[in-house]
Amino acid sequence: MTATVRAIAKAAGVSHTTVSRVLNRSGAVRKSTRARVLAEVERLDYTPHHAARALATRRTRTIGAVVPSIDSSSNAAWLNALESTLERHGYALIIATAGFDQEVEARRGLDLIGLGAEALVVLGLEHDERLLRAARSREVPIVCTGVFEPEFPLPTIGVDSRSMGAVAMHHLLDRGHEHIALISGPLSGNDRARMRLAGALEAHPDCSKLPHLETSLSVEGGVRAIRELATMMPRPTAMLCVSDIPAMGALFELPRQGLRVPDDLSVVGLDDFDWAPHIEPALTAVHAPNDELGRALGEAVVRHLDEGEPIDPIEVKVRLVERGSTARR
Amino acid sequence: MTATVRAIAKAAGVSHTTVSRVLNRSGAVRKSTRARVLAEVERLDYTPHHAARALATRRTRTIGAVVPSIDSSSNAAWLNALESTLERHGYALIIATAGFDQEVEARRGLDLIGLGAEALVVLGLEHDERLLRAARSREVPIVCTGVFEPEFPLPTIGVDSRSMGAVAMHHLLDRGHEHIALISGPLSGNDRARMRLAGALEAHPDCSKLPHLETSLSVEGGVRAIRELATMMPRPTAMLCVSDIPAMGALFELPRQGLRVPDDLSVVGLDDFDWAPHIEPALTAVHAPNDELGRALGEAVVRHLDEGEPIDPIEVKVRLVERGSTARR
DNA sequence: ACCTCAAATGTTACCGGTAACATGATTGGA
DNA sequence: TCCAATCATGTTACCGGTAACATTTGAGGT
Repeated sequence: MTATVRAIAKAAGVSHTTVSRVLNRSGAVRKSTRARVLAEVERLDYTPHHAARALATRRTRTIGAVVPSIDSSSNAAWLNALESTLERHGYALIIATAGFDQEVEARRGLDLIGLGAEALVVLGLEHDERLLRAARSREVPIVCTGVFEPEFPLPTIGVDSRSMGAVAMHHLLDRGHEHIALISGPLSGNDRARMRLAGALEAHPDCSKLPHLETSLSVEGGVRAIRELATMMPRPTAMLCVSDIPAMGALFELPRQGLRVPDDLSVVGLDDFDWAPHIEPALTAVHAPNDELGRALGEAVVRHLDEGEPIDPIEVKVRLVERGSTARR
Repeated sequence: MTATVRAIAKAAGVSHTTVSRVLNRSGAVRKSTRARVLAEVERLDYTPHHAARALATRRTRTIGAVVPSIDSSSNAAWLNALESTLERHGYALIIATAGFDQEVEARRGLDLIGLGAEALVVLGLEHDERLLRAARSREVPIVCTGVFEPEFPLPTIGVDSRSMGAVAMHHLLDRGHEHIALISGPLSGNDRARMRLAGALEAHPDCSKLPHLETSLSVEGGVRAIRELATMMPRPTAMLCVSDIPAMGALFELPRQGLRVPDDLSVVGLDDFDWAPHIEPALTAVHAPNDELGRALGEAVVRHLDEGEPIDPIEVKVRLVERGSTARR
């Protein structure tokens, strides 16, 4: 049996409203009364009942996020930063996972709204209409991340996936490469991956004939992609990995296939995870600042909920970090 | 203005209790009434108000987890599995991060209890007494993971950290190594790391003189450790990395220091992340099945909450996966 | 047709907070 | 010293569900 405001009130010889006032610093309370109440709060080990408060105030101070999975380096990184940021402002984060299935995403998003999420963070631009409608009608703002599209009807806070691809491609073109292989994880249900790829392709003057290998979003996927690439004739002189994860597999497998990086093949990745400077050779990559992203996301949502500021699109800027895995052709 | 049971009731010409009965399949409702109510639910786009329900039933169907950070491969993996498992049973997961500070962990744990978490998952055995007391008095079960200690007063569900270390050490001893360096991340505030290390040391017949390098829990930490190790005289013939993460850095840096793996130095890791089979040379590692762990955690908690079963300790078994990074001395 | 009993539905209170409003206690100025 | 204004506190209702209990309805048996 946990204590309630009324129990505290009786113990302190005041009304339950006074207890509420003390706890919320709302309204004036005499110092001595305040002290008496706080003493009872302490003594009875009182904690406010969140659901009751939520019911009365119609505020849950809870934010929801729907992601394909938690255990992907990039999601985990910004989720982590998002959680700390929200916590600093007294909000909690509820994470739901949905794989790459839009149907499931919608269901989980609706679950979160039902749980009382005051805002929803989702990945990418494509979402089930049912989810969008429900969020709109319940006035739950939705923020799209992993993308930056200022003209999109929903606010987007993230890196411009297209430009990530383009920056990497320009780097390779600058180094004199033309025959460039593209490696990506599954594109279906993942518009971020598609946009990264499209950005890269569009940056190439003659993109139609570039080979594209779609593999799994894993180190093993990178390994498999290289085994396939090694048989290509003529062999590309460079490869652009739409994610760092297969890039890691690629860097592992290339020497085994007798291909030296960057002499035989330049490799560039997107994401720039923490191991990129340390792998052999160090990976040239487009850096996506996930920490900054998580913070920006959190700040924007909190500013909106606490101060009514609109949620404006924010571009989290990427930059190319040139390292040893790319060279002039 | 979102719909309520009473609004549905009025629209369907029944009492709000009947609506509640329809939605919860509790009590008998005539088929035609049921259909009428469901039609209105659909038409008015009704969603139950979670806080109201939680207040009335005193159930939130929410589980809390306090972890040092989300973006560490091992946590992200089991959190992911835990979330899916809970979701299948209609529970939500709220994650709070606390770094390696017990004080912060307690605060965040209390936050989660205040939010109505019906159970708490925490890492390791050492926790603030205030948190434990609060959980006990509110009858919120606490499950410790990342460890397995059947005699511990709280249920532990996880791998036996000591045995992870021991398994790795025995492997090296079996291969004829004696002079074995140990590399770990920070031990302070992290009893899992300490137990892994202790397990390894205890398995060595002459553990007092083994060199131990404490570095950061990062790929870079592994790199730095190797730079230090390379200057040791006499050089160890093997190293045991208490986490795969610095092991990755080690495998990158060793060739740069002119040391071949496994010819000059055998390397064994703990965790066995997905890249371990693909790195060069493939890393021998003690596999910690994080997916299985997350599932076991979820199932145990749900069984307890839904069916009143006690939460018993569960050992998630590890196994050594021998690959190319270790050899006979 | 009438009675019985179960099924179907309604009434009312309650979960634990907050908010609007009412009222009683102080205090300062005339 | 008295009144008005302000401070301090209490009363009551409400948020949106669920649960216990009361009541009505209908089907089956005689």
